[in-house]
Amino acid sequence: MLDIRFIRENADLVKEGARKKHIEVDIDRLLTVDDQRRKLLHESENLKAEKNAASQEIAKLKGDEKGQAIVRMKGVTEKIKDLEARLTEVVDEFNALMLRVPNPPDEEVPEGDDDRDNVEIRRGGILPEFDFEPRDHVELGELLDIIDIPRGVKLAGSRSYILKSEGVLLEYAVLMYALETMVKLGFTPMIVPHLVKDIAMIGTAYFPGGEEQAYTCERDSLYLIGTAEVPVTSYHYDEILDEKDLPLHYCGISPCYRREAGTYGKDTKGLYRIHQFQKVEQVIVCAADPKISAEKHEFITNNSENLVKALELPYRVVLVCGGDLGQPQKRKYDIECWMPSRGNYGETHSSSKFYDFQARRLKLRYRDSEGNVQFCHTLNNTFVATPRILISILECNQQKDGSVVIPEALRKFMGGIEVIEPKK
RNA sequence: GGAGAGGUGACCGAGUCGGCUGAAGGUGCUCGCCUGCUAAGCGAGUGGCGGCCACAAGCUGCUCCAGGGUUCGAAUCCCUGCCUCUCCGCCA
Repeated sequence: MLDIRFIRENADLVKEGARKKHIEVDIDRLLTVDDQRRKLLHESENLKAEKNAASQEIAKLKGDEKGQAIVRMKGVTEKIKDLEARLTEVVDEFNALMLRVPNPPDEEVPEGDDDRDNVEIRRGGILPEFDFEPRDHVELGELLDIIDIPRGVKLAGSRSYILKSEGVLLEYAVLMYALETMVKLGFTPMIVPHLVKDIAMIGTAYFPGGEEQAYTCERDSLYLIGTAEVPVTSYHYDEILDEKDLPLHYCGISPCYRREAGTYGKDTKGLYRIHQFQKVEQVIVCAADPKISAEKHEFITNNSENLVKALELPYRVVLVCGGDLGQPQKRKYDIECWMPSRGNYGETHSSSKFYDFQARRLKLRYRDSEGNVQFCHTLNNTFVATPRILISILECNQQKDGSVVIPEALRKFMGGIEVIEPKK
């Protein structure tokens, strides 16, 4: 969410930002509603002030005088009720519009419609070369008996899967390696609720707009998280932190659930786009300083880049274009790892900078050195998401017989296993 | 799930036969004084959100879990919901 004052004073900039993001929002309507809102607010507040003053007086009056005053105030109370009803309507519309206004992206964010217009910034690692016909991860998974998609689908429908044997060990090795590294980097690991209230979904800006993407437990009005970003960023919901405690470095580990509505026919094969996965997520809460935000953004991006390097995966970093940017981000980098079966890099990480966009919704503030209350800045980035990253690991490290060599860094988390051998 | 108790400011904690309580008192915190050091002591200050406005001063509204209601007027009365605690039952 943006500051309404900022919107009032920079309407053109906000409109331009929405245009660049290809998000439709009626800023003029918002400004009109804002005017009405303030006008009604003013009127009703004046009446309330009158009412409050009169109430004080009445307490001191006696007899007839008192009776008359009470009758007089009845009328005022009615008027206030009337105004309040109108105000509520206007405020509802105002709030709904406010939640839709996108965060204007950084100037350097390239123009573009979708992920094809993202701009590559740098590459790392060496693409694997095979002197045999490489298998995709689905074939490898079957051969090694570590991935069972048909039975996953049988039990839970499309985009479901089962990991078994070394597949499970590999997934947990990835997670454990990630967790250990996060702690070394000074992040506080957190296990958070996977079911959250709407305040967390709205606060992190998944709602409104992303309702279709989330699984709902309607009976309890709870939502399954699509990422630990949601509960971790919401951790200090409605709190005022002390500037000296910032920046905060948290990392959440959690399963992630996504309905993948509207993606029918897209990435249907294998473990790329699935309903449930696990993730270690970096979250930073820092002071409201664009410079610090920018530094932290590079920091969390580098962290993930280093992880990918440690896993010996070829990757590239792209700067996400306007059209591929979500409502809340100022700027986003994706890290994409090489996936031989796709003949391309596939997104494995998403590194976002928000400024105070989420913090405003989350009432996440801090007291600065001068004693002023300010909204924090927030950032987050995938540290590792699995099993998607397993696609790269399996496919890039396969050998002619279908066996897969485990990256050095993961072995100690898999009981020393160096190679996963075919079972049949 | 059954039976009770309760939700007040950063924290603890008064305040319910409605008005003078945005809220006593204490702690914490800030500033000043005092002080071989520390501790203690003395004085003053100390919520959040919003409107008018320059995000100043000032004026003003809201805020005692949330949402409704009664009333000229509610932290105080009524209803609903949420949460916490205790006992019992069940159970990973």
